[in-house]
Amino acid sequence: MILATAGRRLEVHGIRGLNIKDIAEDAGINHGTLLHHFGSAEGMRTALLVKLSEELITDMSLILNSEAGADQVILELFRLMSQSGQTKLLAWRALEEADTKLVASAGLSEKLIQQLLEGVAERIRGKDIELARHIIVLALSSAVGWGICGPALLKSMGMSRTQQDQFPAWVGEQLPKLIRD
Amino acid sequence: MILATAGRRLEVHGIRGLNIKDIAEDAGINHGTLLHHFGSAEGMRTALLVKLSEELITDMSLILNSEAGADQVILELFRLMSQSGQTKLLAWRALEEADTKLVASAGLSEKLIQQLLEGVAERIRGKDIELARHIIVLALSSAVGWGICGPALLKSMGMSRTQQDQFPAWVGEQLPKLIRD
DNA sequence: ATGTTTATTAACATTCTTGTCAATAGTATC
DNA sequence: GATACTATTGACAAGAATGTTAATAAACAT
Repeated sequence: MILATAGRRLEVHGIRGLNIKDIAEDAGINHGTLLHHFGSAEGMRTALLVKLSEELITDMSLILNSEAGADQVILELFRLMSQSGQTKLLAWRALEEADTKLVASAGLSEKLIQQLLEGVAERIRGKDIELARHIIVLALSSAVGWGICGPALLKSMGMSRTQQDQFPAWVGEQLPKLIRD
Repeated sequence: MILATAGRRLEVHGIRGLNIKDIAEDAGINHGTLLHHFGSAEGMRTALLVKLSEELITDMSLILNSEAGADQVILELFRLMSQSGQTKLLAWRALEEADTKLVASAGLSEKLIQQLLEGVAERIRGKDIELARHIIVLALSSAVGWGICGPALLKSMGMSRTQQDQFPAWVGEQLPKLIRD
């Protein structure tokens, strides 16, 4: 319940909204209670990141285990990663923490990576693992960049809202071309 | 001189190192002096972002006005954006500010966008502007994501340092394929 | 040289965030 | 019901970051 409130705040107010005082207030509890549960403010953020990550894994599993093509997989990855605060929180921690390990382990669990790797490899002729790895890294890094700077980027480019909405689909359409090449 | 110190701190200590107190200390001046020059802490960060952005423009111009192919252009874009703190600072502001305008105008100036657009369009048969736009957005967003989460991503994927260094070159090699398609 | 503007400084004030603590209320266990 | 454990709360403390101010030093123009 607390994490749900935190997630909502992240959506609406961005990273700045992710402090225990405001979250506790929104959740209608004392901020000491929040600290009691999560140990620290950072612990709460880790918990949120894990939760969002698990949700992402659940949603991605559905697509990966379906008959969906590589284009749909990538489209969905973009959609999910930019919708939830997942991307923002992950990136923010990567910026704050010098420690790569924490970000890697909590933000993009081994589980998700493994599923993506298998799912994408299956969709490549010859199951070229190395190629799959590169494509996933490209998809993930652009999804992260898109999740953070997407709107600002399109604004700079003078592109419309419609084009903004279409971009993930375009990427989903284009990236698989690298696979077939 | 102050901005040079700030840039160095951003490189070494990340976003957390970008506060007026520490920067002033490193530069050997009183933090009040720093505020006097830039008006506010946020003003100082804007100034740094503008400076980094101008340096990026200068460096990119060299490539864009050369005979370099699209692959080299993209490789250089990746290299430059992940090397300087540009990406980190841009992303951080995008995460903190709800205001898209500021980020767009200060971080990725119209000038750079325009140059990229022309440079890439020239390298496309038929000079398809819309295609150029999409490719630039993809290149920029993945460069941003890469600059922030690259190391963490590769760690999660179980990829080596060598592969990490090679990734930008791989992207530079692959993205142009979308152009030729 | 004198007056004016600008740069610099130290000290203080404010605000925001996190964290601690002791007291209280609630719940489960025996 | 007595006991122990957990949850919750308000008040307070500590620290970090930013900003203000009045005084001083430096630079500059006339």
